[in-house]
Amino acid sequence: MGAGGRPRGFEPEAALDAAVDTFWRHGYEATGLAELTEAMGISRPALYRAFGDKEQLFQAALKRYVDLNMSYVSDALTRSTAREVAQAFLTGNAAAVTTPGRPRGCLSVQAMVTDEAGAFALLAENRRVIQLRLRDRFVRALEDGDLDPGQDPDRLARFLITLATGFAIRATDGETREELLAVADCALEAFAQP
Amino acid sequence: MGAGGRPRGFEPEAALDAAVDTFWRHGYEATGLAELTEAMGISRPALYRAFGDKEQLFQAALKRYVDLNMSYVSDALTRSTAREVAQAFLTGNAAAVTTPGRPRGCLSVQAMVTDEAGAFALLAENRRVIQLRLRDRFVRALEDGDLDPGQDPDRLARFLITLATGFAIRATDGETREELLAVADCALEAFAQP
DNA sequence: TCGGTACCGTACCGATCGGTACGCTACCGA
DNA sequence: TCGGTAGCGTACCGATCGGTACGGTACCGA
Repeated sequence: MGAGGRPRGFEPEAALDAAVDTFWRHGYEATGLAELTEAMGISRPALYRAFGDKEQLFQAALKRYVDLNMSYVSDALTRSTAREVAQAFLTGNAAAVTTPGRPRGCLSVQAMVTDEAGAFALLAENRRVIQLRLRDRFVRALEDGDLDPGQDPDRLARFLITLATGFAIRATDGETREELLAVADCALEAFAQP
Repeated sequence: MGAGGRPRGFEPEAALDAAVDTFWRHGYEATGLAELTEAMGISRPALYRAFGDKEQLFQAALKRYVDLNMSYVSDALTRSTAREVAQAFLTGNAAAVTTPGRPRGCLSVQAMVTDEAGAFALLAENRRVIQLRLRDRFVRALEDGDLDPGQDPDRLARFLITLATGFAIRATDGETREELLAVADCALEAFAQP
């Protein structure tokens, strides 16, 4: 029997990057197949062969977005004190949602509007995972003694993820990176060390 | 010449309320005329006669939403100290985005995803106006001496509006009112009085 | 050389999109 | 009673939606 077949005529990763950009700008529902195929530079059947349907393409795009644009989260978690973690997280987020040459805001926030049924629960799940990682880090900070013992790690994690989510929306409203960073400074007052 | 004509067969305000609810749940793009007319209980031409087109209907719905569901903003601004203003603002917002029997989140945030062109600039404008009102209130608070002179009114206002915007998204993620209120407590630490 | 496989894209599917033409009806003032 | 007005809804418009059937092509191993 034969194997292989005709090779692909395009780079799947490059096409996926174009899909990320398109979903990022318009959200899920407002992005049409015509716009996607034009941005990705491939025909419609090629898109379906390579990525499944629109929703699967979106999920692949979201995964790639997270891998490429949310590394600041893992970076932040490696900092040595709770306050530094918080600062790195907010600063990294402010930068990510206001990167010149890229759409404003966060794909994971932009795309979530539609469909109350759980089709996009993974967007919320994405935030929930980050929240839990932050909380675990703050639990350790309490043990390490670099966080005021009166603080609630869960509440601090929620505080940060809520603020970061707000950053994403405010960035699309036109807020500048400097303005977001000023807000971040404001929030860091909650992370005074003991 | 005659005047008047056949009277309306429905209550415009009740129909508009249904439109508010529908846009609130799905955002602008994802809401179709079929869904709107069914929720509003009127035929498609009746909708167009009464409200213009879909975008005009949305703007009317947004106005009504603000009138009915964002009165907590004006309420908050009447409080006697900066900290009380901030607390009332965040508490009112947390309640508004988690009201039982109503959609989660905020129409003005839910609806903004679409169309980078300025068609929905009024959503951002809505937030900007609130931000300016808060800032002016904090300027007065500085004059009144109920705010630490080292604080920046503009930054505090941005801080609050950003957090409130985050509340809206987090509420649709499933965050409870109590969880949001805990975050609000966290934020209020920035409003210590002198 | 040839069968098998997986890519290619044109040309199409039914459904739904936002929006409207048009014949009809209920109320007004004259 | 009757002309003018503004409401009513059925039935339709072209465009676009997400998705695919199908004939053709480039590569594999045998």
